Amino acid sequence: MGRLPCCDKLGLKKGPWTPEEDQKLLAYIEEHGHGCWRALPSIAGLQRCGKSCRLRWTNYLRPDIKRGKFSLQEEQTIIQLHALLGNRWSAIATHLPKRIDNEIKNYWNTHLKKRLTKMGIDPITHKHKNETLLSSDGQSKTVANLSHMAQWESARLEAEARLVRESKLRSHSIQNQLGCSTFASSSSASTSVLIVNSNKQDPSSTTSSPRVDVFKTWNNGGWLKCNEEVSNGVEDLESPTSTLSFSENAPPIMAITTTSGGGVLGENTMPMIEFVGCSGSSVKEEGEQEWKSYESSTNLAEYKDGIMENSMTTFTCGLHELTMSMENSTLRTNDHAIVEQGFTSLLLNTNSGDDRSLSEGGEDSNNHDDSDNGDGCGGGDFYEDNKNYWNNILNLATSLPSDSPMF
DNA sequence: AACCCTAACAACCGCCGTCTC
DNA sequence: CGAGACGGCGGTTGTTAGGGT
Repeated sequence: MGRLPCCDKLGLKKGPWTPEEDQKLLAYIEEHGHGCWRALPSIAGLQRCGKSCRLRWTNYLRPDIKRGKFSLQEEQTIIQLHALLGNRWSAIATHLPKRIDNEIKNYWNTHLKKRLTKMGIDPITHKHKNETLLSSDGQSKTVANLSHMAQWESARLEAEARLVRESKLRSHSIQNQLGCSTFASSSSASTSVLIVNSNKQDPSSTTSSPRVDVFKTWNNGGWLKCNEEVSNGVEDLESPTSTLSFSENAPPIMAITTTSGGGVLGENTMPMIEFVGCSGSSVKEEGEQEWKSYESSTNLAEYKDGIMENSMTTFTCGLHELTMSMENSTLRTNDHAIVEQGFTSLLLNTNSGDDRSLSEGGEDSNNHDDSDNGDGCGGGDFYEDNKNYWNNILNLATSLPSDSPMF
């Protein structure tokens, strides 16, 4: 492409904004809205380029921006999400209410990055320095698995962002589709082993939404462990990364199957995770008095040697469908669904194990039912490594007081 | 008091995807 | 359909304040 920088135009001011300029910009936007940023400066009487005005507005002047020190919980969220998403600041910012990507980015670069480095944690890989020297099978699997997780989460976030935009335009048609009852089922010829009906009631919630979470299950011990939990009647699979909420009227169903007679992961078995979701379920958008619906989802995952190798997830709502598939470790996705709620929007509301470290740090914690999420399931080293990895990061980040010499 | 260093943060730059004409 | 405009995004730089010498 190579366009000339807009501020190269003669006479346009650069550098810090003065209070007078802020006032002009604010006054103009309050009265007219921003509309076309390019035309705004001249109309508003500012010697700035439109882009500069836009940045000033979006990063600083917008009234819905929360400024000031980041809370411990916000820090933890940033660290955790960065471990999962990398430098995708806008994606991270979607999980921190009223925080903007630029601020998070700056905070990461000036505070968190250095803090992790001082603690011996690589801020890029989020692993202990000496841990990176290890190359045992378990470690490799952990890395591979986290990489898969990141790919999924990454793609899903991108899809979500687009879906939100799209669904805004279609909210009326969505409402008309409430109660749709198409039921997606797997075409797999695998033998169904387990089916769980996840309908746990949440007394604190007005919608009493049960939760089934694919990624938590994954993160918290792998599919096989999920299988065990399910078989033991554990119905509430919560997640620090993604959560699906379903109405109590239409409980989701998760079926876990194996393709070849069952057995233990890594021993020539290919467990299939079939998440058939719920039929005609509805999701309520937090903060909006509007109900959306989606029909069902199907998730097939092939797990090999503890690593998800091939999988497909399909979410449908009305006429729209989102499919994400993992084929030979390559993530593919179409993008036609409407799931305005978004799974990760509930991220911070889950009572995950992450809160454990918070409460240990003496902070206020809303940790209600951190019932180990399957600790008693006796997963192998791989699963324990995976879980301990996250706990280690968060515990390290919070165990030291902010006034510690380490900082 | 002057200088230097560093931390913190605002702002800019350039790339990219999407939209519009 | 293509070119340009627009806006989002992530990386980087510039500015300022505060502390140490």
